[in-house]
Amino acid sequence: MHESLKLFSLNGFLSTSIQDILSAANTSKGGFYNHFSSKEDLFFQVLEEARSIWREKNLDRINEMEDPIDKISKLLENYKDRYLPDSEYFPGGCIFIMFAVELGDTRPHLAREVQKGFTGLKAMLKRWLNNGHPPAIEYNGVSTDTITEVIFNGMLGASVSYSADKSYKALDKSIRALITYLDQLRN
Amino acid sequence: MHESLKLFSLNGFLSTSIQDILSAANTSKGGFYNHFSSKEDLFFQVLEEARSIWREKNLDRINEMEDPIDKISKLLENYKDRYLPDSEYFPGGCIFIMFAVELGDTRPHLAREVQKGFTGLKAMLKRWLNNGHPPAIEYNGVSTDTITEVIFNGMLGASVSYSADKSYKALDKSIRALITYLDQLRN
DNA sequence: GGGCACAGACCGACCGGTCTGTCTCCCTCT
DNA sequence: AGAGGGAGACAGACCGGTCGGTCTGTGCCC
Repeated sequence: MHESLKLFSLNGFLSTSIQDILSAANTSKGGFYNHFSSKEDLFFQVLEEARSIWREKNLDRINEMEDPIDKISKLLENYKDRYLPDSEYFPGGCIFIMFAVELGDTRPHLAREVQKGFTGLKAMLKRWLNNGHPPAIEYNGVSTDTITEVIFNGMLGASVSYSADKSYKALDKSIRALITYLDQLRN
Repeated sequence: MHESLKLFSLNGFLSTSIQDILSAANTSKGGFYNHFSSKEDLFFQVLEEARSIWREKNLDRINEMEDPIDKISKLLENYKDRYLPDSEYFPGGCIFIMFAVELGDTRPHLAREVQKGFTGLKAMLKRWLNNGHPPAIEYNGVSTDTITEVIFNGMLGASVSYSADKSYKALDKSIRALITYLDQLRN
């Protein structure tokens, strides 16, 4: 599982052969197929593990925040400091983006499962924004829908950039810009 | 070439076999290897063709704009109305993102060539912003560096989202949000 | 008639997956 | 306590299919 996470984040699901994983984990096919019924089975289990790690890294101490904007800012900071640079689990960058892009039109039933995570994140952001105290449907004239889109796409884009150039400096700049954007929405 | 563009944008470079392309183009290996020395050779030629299409679609009537912010706004509109929804050339979404993500760590010498396009786009945005009349290094207190990052990553993120869900409505919302962001930077 | 564009058989490598055989535990019976 | 046996974990040969790439043959065009 651990090696699968690493290799999938580096090379993707399709370009990682089972043999690659077996070599990295120093085991053999007999062992593998005792624990997983197929490569797709491994995919779903790895996906669940990756989600668990995502939550652990990104939602850390989020509950301490009360204000929606504080919550999202904290999420962004976790994202850039605790999640993306984590080369232990995801040396190749965010594994969900890798999956979504490479599987999009070739393995629709796998991509759909990944897509659920994205819509879940989007829904969480919007829920946070809408359920503040007091509840609000816009901040400084900008709708929660729009804010959600900007933050969400900003996170995706930053992640793609980071996957490509592995520059923490650029990542930091990108995320800080999003936090600045959020700050402008406070009243 | 045309079929390669389509298939690469749908399935990626690695997951598209030469046989797939030959079938789609109704030809055979003999013909293929008379025109391309290898699959990598095809990659570079397709990449150049894709760049040409990118410029044609996205830079349309950009020169009519004088103000940097107008220029970038126009680029964003072209991006969402003329480039991304173009299912003739890129039915699977932006081919550069597909290449960058899937080739990132497996085929570094190919990914590097793709990366050049990204840095080129970033540099163009920043050049536009810096070389306005009069020249400026910040807009409403936000540095051109930061604006560049936000717009660039916003475009990437919107493209990934669009690849995944193919919703023009969501794409429109994402890009409009970026245009709003730009408008706030006008003095 | 010579050269070029194409068709498609063919090659070794590697893919995901199966299967057989071995080795090691642990439970049970005496 | 010790012997016997069944089940599960693992090693690795093996399978059909497909990959990128080569090579031979054919037919058309200048």
